Order: sequence, then C-alpha cells, then structure tokens
Amino acid sequence: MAGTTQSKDIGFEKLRSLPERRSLGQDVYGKLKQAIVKGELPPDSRLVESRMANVLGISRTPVREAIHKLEREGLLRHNPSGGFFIVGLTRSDIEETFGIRSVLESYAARLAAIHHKGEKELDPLYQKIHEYQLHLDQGNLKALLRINTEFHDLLYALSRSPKLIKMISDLRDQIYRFRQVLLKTQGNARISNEDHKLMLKLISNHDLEGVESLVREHIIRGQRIILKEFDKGYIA
Amino acid sequence: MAGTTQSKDIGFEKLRSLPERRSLGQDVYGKLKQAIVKGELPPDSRLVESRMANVLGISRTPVREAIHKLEREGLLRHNPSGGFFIVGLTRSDIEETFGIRSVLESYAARLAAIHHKGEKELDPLYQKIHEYQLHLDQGNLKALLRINTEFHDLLYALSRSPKLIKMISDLRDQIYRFRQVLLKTQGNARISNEDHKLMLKLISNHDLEGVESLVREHIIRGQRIILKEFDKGYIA
DNA sequence: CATTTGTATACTGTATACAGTATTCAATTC
DNA sequence: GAATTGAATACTGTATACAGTATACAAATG
Repeated sequence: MAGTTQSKDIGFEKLRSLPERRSLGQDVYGKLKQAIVKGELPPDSRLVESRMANVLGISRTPVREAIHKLEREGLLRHNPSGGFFIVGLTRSDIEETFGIRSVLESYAARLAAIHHKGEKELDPLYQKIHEYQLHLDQGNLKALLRINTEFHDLLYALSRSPKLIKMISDLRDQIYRFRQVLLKTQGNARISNEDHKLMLKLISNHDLEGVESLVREHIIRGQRIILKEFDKGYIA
Repeated sequence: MAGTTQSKDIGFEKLRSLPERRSLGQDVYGKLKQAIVKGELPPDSRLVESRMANVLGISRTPVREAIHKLEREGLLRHNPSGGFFIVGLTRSDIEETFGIRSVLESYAARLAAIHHKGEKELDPLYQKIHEYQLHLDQGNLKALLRINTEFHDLLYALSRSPKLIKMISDLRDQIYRFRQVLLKTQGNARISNEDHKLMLKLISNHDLEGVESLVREHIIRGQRIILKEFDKGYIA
C-alpha cells in the first residue's frame, strides 16, 4: 500500500501507461479489417498467409490470429480446399444488414430517450447538427460523413448498452464501403440532418415510440438509396 | 465432362462426401464454446494454452485459433498481462442481452409474417406446439427445452435472413446457461406455449405489428424471470 | 490436338522452438 | 515479522519447421 514504507515511491503513476504495446496480431487485425471494410481489398480474393506475413515483415502466426477473428466476424470465409477469401456483399446482404440496423439503431435511440436526463446531455449532439449544417452548404462530403458518424456515435452512446453499441458498430463496418453514396446528393444530405434534429426533439420529449419509428424509417430510407444505386450497378 | 471418355469413370459420386474432415481448430472452437456456454468452465478462469493443448493431445496452434475466435465473439477477454479468461455475466449483461433479443427476435417474427405464404409452411410449427403440450403435462423439462428451441429455430428460419438468424443464435448462446430457469415452473412453461400458439395465429393473419409486439413481450417476460432469479442469487 | 499423367511449386494446417515477460516463492534484509 | 530481493518456473507472443494436400503446368499418350 502507498505510504507504508519509509522510502518515497511516489510519482511513478505516470509511467504506468507508457508503452501500451498492442500485439502484432491485434495490429494486423485492425489493418486488415480496415482494408477489407474500406474495399481496398477486392472481394473473393484469397488471403495467402505467407504473402501477407512477408509484406508486413512478420511471421504467419499473428496473421492467422487476425484471419480467424475476421472469419468469425463474417468478413472472411473459409475455402473448402483450404485458406480464406474475402466475402463480397450480395443484394440480400445489403437488404438484411439495413433491416437489422433499422431495428437495432431504433432500439438504441429508444434507450437513449429512456435514459436521458436533462437537456445538457444532448448539447454535443446539437453541436454536431450545427457543425453539419455549416459543411452542408459548401458540399464538403468528407466532413459530412465524419460528422454524421460522430452524431450517431454520440446518440447511441446515450443508450448505455455497450453490447448494443458494439453490434451496431459491427454492422456499420459491413456496409462502410457504401456510406458515401448516402450523402452524395444535397437532397439526401439535407434530409438526413432534418431527421437528426427531429430525433433530438423526440428524445427530449421522451417520445419512445416516436423516436423509434423515426430512426427505423431513417435507416430504411438509407437502404432504399443504396439498393437503388446497387441495382444501377454503380456499386458492387 | 462425364461420358466423353471411353473408359467408364461413372460411379464415384458417393465417394465425394466421405471424410468431411474438419480442422482441429474448428473442433476445439466447438468444444470450448460448448463448455463455456453451458457453464462447465467457470467465469474468470484463465485459459492456459499449453494445458488445454496437453489435455486435448494436440499442439497450441489450433487452441489459439479457437481462443481468438471466442474472444471476438465476446466469450473470452484478453488479460492485460497476457492470456485469456472466461467472461462472466453481470446483471447488466443479462438486461442488455434480453433487450437486444427482444428487438431482434420480434423483427425475425415480423419478417416471418411477411414472407410466409400458405398455411403449409407453419405445419411443422404447429407440430412442435403439439409435441410440447404432450411433455408439458408430465413436466419433462429436458424435452420442453429441446422443443422450445426447435420451435424458435423453425420460426426464425421463416424470416429468410441468415444474418439475423446467426445474430439471434449468438445472443442465445450467451445466456444459454439460464435457459432452464425459464421453463422450470409449470406456469411459465404453459404461458410460453400459449404465446407460441398466438404467434402462429398472428403470422397467419399477416398481423405484423401484432406478432412483433407479442414476441417482444414474450422475451421481456423471460428477462423478468431471469433477473428475478438472478437477484435472488440462485444463478450467477 | 485433347486427355491424361507426372512432377514441381505453393499453400495450409499443425507442431515445435525460443525469447521475453509474469508469477511464485523461498531467501534475505531491516 | 513485514517488506524486499532474487532465482526458478510458467506462460505468452512470435517465429520457424514440416508433412500433407491442392494447384499449375509440362511431358506423355492416344
């Protein structure tokens, strides 16, 4: 216990959090996941362990760690004849994923409405809406995407359900590659922010049913946009 | 192509599906997951790779595969000082998990109601209800649990959403250890079957809102039962 | 020339080796 | 006897080795 010895051993707390050394496996996992999620690695391409290990200058072992995690996550699938490949998204995958998101995210919003006490909790969210509005007029897509994500993260954090948040986050990773389609047009980008404003209003009023169905509709709107583009063949 | 050569190479189709050799890693994953999910391995206990490998008579490599998958799945957590341990369930975990189930499973039922054409699809489900009723009178808990699971599997299969089904299945694994509490008392066991009957009726009538809110309530009822037992300290 | 066969190559799945870090516990110091 | 030190041990994270299978392609065969 601190203070029980004569010699002063105070002042080393700051050293405690110095290196924070993550393992190679974790690093590879993160890198590989990003690459897949962003669509940098094309679907159906095979992942050759030794090649990856060589490129990264490490051994196969940590690469395997990452691969097995990503397989469980659904981003990779095992080839019957051995090895793993990147899974692409079919039309049904998109339909399903948005459908599931529609119920999970609307539920998160409902929880947010239940748990939220006092208007002050919503301040950062109003802030994001404002910030968004500023960039909206000048059509800064990159910024809109970022702020949009931040808004949703803040909102779902209010649900106080870590498991739910994680599931929502995992689902969003799966369709990350299509994100930008959603805010590509001025019209959609504007509607999105109007929805967000309304969400906060409903949460303030503790209107559980209201916010739940609004978010559900919000997501389904996104689904329709993506599917339309998908059918046009612009994205795949 | 078959038949293009003179020599008869017909008759080997049956060999095609002979060994179906799963990898050691997959085996360990399955075994270990079962053991954790059923509560055979106590929470917070550390998993020592070399020990496990020795017990199973294999090397550490496939054991690691399994461990990393289970970590991504949330059943294991990484120890800051190295290694992995089994995560236990807190009260919040139970609350969260049932809450998420309530929206996912009600959504699956809604999809089932949307997709289902013709009464014949529901026959196996009515069959399960009947089967359940038979065992209900003689209080055969083991059988009730099995039939109950089968009913829900059949129902959610009608949703035609593999991703949704998988998520529901994963969530149920997390609270598998508490299953039997739900049907322990005659009263609850009976109500459960009444709910199931009503679900089928609503699905037949394509009453989407009805079946969705019924299933939601069905799950929340389960949540209350489990939480009550949990608070009494009978389960942990 | 179209098949088949044979052989080299690539890759996976599993086992093993090894260095570095935690942990344990007995010896030591105050 | 409580705290400190130090050596022995256990375990992890990573690298490497190796056998068996799949793949690719050239040679051989009709």
